[in-house]
Amino acid sequence: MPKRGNISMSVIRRLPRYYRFLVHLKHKGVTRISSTELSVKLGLTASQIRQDLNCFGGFGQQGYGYIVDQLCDEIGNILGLSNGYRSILIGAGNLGRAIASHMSFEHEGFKLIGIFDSSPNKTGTRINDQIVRDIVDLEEFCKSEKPVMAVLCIPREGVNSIIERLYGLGIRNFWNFSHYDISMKYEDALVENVHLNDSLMTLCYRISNPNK
Amino acid sequence: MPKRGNISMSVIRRLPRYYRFLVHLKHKGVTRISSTELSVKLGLTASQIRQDLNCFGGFGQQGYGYIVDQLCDEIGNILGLSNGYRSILIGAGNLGRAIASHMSFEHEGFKLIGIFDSSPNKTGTRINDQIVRDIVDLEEFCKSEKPVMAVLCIPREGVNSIIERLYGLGIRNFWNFSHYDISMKYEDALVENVHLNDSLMTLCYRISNPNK
DNA sequence: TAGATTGTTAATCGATTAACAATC
DNA sequence: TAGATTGTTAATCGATTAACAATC
Repeated sequence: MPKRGNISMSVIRRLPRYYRFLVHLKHKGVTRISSTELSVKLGLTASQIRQDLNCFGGFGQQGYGYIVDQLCDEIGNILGLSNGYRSILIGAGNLGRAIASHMSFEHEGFKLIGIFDSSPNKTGTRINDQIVRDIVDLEEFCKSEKPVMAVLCIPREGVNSIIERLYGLGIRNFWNFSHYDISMKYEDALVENVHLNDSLMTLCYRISNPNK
Repeated sequence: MPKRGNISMSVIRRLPRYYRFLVHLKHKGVTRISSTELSVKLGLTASQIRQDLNCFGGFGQQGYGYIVDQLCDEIGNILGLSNGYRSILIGAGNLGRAIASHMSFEHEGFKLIGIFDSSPNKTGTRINDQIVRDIVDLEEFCKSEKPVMAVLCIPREGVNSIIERLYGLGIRNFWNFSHYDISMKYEDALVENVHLNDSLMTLCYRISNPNK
């Protein structure tokens, strides 16, 4: 059914927002919604929403709108949220612990199967239902458990060598919280960066330069 | 000196990346760099980099390039990183703790002056050099300490009422980690969202749909 | 001076918005 | 059927890239 041309990043980045809002509507018991209503609630144009959705197929009914439940499922499918990709997390510091708990609870698309750290006062400790493993066991673990995604919550210095090990173990997908741009290193790696510092600096800019 | 037309968000979001990389170069002892060299390292076009920088002024020298040290300072100034905006953080859960430690160490543009939570088993605990305060003391604290930015690390349910209190106390700038879109509520509020779930879902989409 | 690289204008590309025919 | 709202094409807007004159 889906067409999938080459979808632009701008469109892709809006999908989770649509999804979140539709889940919210579903919980509120709303069954039907038009692109115009959606546009008002999300602060977008109705045109853009219809354009976005039609990248993947015609999910609406002319003269009626979209069935919330159905559209929600469709977007969930497009996003691949039921795939439960096996994932590991490297770095059990403050941020790592936060992300780990986050992912274990609302695992949307991913399943956290291992947490690693190099520091002896972290290995062996518990994060929810997981025990933090020693990074020396990474190779053995990956060979048997075959994770496909790695979350990187380690300091900048460590990234380079860890990436090499992970890449060598066949991992090609990364959720990167390190202040380090992996993207360039491997052609076929897929990297989603979360640079908290960049986000904070952007806010700082906007406060400091109240343009408009 | 600076021109500042109305700078587009696309440009603003690239500034921290430039800044990060220039700091890195500075530490490595590099004194001079051309837009072409920069473009190679950052995976952008030289044209875009020059275009971006010239939104703020001509920082380079024709035939020579840019002086790393100077450009770094300029961008730091543009971002307003030395302003040390007084900030508070709401929600001392896993994520809140991570962000709090993060901000205390590398306070780029902001200074964390207070952490709040409503749960009795969190208030009174310590995060680095700060004690977690009871949220009931928010009004008193803000009236005397006058923070200008609030970091929101609380669950979706709590956001609405907290925002109202913070807005009432004169806070207009928010770094929002909640799965909630504040943006719409107050015209003059400045919100920088970090929706980790959205980021993760985007990654999920990209893994599930290996287009190209 | 000759060579290099910027600053800036013009051309291209892509994303958003508007419009409307199709159709439920 | 008439009214509503989609799906889709065309028009507009903005951002990126290319080109080159200015100048160090």
